[in-house]
Amino acid sequence: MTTSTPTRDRIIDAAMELFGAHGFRGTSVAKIEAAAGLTPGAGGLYHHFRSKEDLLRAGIDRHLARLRALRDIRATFTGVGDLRTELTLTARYALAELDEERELLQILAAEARSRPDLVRDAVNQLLGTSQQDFAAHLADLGNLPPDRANAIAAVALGSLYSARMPRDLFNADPTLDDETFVQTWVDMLITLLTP
Amino acid sequence: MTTSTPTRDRIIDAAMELFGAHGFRGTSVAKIEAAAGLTPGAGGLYHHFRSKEDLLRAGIDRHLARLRALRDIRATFTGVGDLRTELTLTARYALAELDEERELLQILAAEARSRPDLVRDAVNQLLGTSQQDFAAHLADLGNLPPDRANAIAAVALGSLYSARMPRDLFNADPTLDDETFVQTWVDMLITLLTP
Amino acid sequence: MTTSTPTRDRIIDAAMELFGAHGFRGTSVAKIEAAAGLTPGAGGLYHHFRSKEDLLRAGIDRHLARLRALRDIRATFTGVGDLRTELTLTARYALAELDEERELLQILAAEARSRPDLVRDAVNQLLGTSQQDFAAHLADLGNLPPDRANAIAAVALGSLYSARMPRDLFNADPTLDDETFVQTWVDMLITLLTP
Amino acid sequence: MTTSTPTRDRIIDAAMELFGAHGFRGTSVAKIEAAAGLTPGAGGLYHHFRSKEDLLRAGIDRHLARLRALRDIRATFTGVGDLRTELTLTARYALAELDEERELLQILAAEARSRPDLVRDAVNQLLGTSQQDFAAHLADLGNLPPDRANAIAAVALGSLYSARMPRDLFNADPTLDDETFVQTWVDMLITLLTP
DNA sequence: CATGAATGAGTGTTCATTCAT
DNA sequence: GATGAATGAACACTCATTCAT
Repeated sequence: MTTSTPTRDRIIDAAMELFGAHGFRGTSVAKIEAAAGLTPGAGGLYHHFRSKEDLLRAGIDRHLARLRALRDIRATFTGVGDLRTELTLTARYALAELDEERELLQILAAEARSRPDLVRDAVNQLLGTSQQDFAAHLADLGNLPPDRANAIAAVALGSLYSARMPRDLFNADPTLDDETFVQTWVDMLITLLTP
Repeated sequence: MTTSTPTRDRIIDAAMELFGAHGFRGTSVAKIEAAAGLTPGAGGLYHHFRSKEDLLRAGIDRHLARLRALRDIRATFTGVGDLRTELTLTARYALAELDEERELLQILAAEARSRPDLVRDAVNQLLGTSQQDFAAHLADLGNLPPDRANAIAAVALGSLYSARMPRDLFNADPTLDDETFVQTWVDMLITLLTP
Repeated sequence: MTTSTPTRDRIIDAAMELFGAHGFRGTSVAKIEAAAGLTPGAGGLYHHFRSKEDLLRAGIDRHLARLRALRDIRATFTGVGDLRTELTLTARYALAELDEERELLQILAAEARSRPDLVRDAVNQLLGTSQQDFAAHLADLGNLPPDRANAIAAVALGSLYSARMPRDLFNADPTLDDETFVQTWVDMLITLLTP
Repeated sequence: MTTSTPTRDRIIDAAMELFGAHGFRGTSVAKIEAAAGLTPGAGGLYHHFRSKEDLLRAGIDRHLARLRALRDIRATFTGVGDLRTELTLTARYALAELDEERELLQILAAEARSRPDLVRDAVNQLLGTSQQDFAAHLADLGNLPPDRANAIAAVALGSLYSARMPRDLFNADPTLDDETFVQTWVDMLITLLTP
């Protein structure tokens, strides 16, 4: 029973881990309390959150906030080295970010049907301006018209996402190692950018 | 009370639709019975399925069987027309298949945490030999070594899948219209295949 | 699926065995039908019995009828040999009869609370006139006043019954082998009868 | 809503009474809750017991504990007065104890088929070392070899038990009043002990 | 701030019984 | 006489939430 962390945070930690592992409905408030070091079933959770759903929202918000912080860092490696190096770093970074948000993605995928709006909003923030930013960057790099850059960004980012989805969302076995994937992905982009 | 279809099939239909809309846990047996024209709460479902979980399995199996039938048809348009035409048809077909299996994918994504094995097995059947088949075909078309063909297939198929995932799994708004997506995807593949 | 015996009898056989093993409530009509070679859950049982309870009554009645037949035979070994021989035979016979009616006794004990009248009636028939008959016989043998003979019969018969009850009704381990039990029981009676 | 007694005890009381009256299966959790002053069907029982079966075990344990307490008292009247007085007291005490445990015996008899181990264990504790103790005492009193003492103890105790079984377990009418039964039982034992 | 106890509304599942075929 | 399908009523058990202490 780690009491160092404030109870509220311990509850969010416990809840998000359990939501990821067993789903929202599959996780009882009592189990969350127990995992957070409170007496299970005593309702101590309700001193920190208005409802179980409120707790879910708080957990998602915390994930999203952490993500925004990460995003700010990304800008740093724009323009580092040559085109191949930069795209490789971008790909690796994106995969790392997806790994970081694995738990959140699992929760969102599981709750998409029961809480459409909540999930849509969160995912829109997750994907956020990624595609537009990336498209703008590609337009710069390859001297492309905006529409073309946008289309390429969509196809390329989708490909990156799908490198993790089967494993994270469907428990499927990966079909390609990361390094080969990244190399092929970079090859593909470069051939599209350099005519 | 539609009695034309056999009750067992009506139950599966109702169940899969409800599972897709509200999730497995979010769908009560009583609701399924009602939607299938049975008295809700009377347990009539249990004359056809041993448990709610058994019903889920039967529903997934039926989807997978339908999918296998579709797969057999696909082979028909291999080698039709030039490379661009063939890849375009392939992409369009893949998107159509994903649309067809939308309900199934939503259910699988939602249940991945609570029924890992069930979902893994189903997804392995869904993805099936797609990637290997496609890789072999690409190796043929572009005269590529197997490893390279496999890598390209992974990136390209992933990209296709991800054209639907945000919308189907996360309720996200589409970022690109289908036709542009397909064209860009074909461009990408062709530049990789024709050195 | 033995079809030689009439269905009705097969149902009674199956039911009484299952009632004895799992209790009346613990035995579903479907299980009885299955054990009797009918389709479980199809209600074929109701062509032969008005209700599950009716079947129980029929089963008990059949046991009681069989018992009445046995009783008639008992009279045969009255007056055979000396006192010790006769009492020994009586004790052995009583134990054998209890063994024969083990299933019935178990059912009656289990249902005594839920069907008081049914059980009381059956047990009164089971114990029937045993005690009075035995008392009359003892009065003869020992030249005793009726009240005294009746008291001795009650104590002695009770002792015989209790040689089986712990094992048959409570799954308890027997504390004495039959032969020693019978000898001691006969000793006891003889000392009471021969002053 | 009698709140004086702790809820847990009220639940046990209510449950054991209902189990005795209608059997374990015949008593619904809702009925127990209602009888204990809780809202029926609300599952308040599960804050005190893990399952209905757990409650049954707790009830049996409480009965057995009470019985152990009684046993300790019994030792006090060993060696009081002459042989006849002592045996008379023993018989009366045994009958009183059986009356005290009537509810428990009824429950055990009804559940013997469905919970064999539970019942066997409880009955072994109930009968406990009674027979061995009694046999040792008889060996003392009558100067008998152990085997003989044991056999007599089995026959005599069985006779005592069976003075209550027909009434308590089978709703049968008593065939002898207590006082006559005890006198006859003592007569029987004394003739066996004093050669 | 945490707890023990309680509750209302549901959950999946079982089952005796009926009935058209 | 037997069956497949259906149903009404009940069942043990779960759970998010509330509240006095």
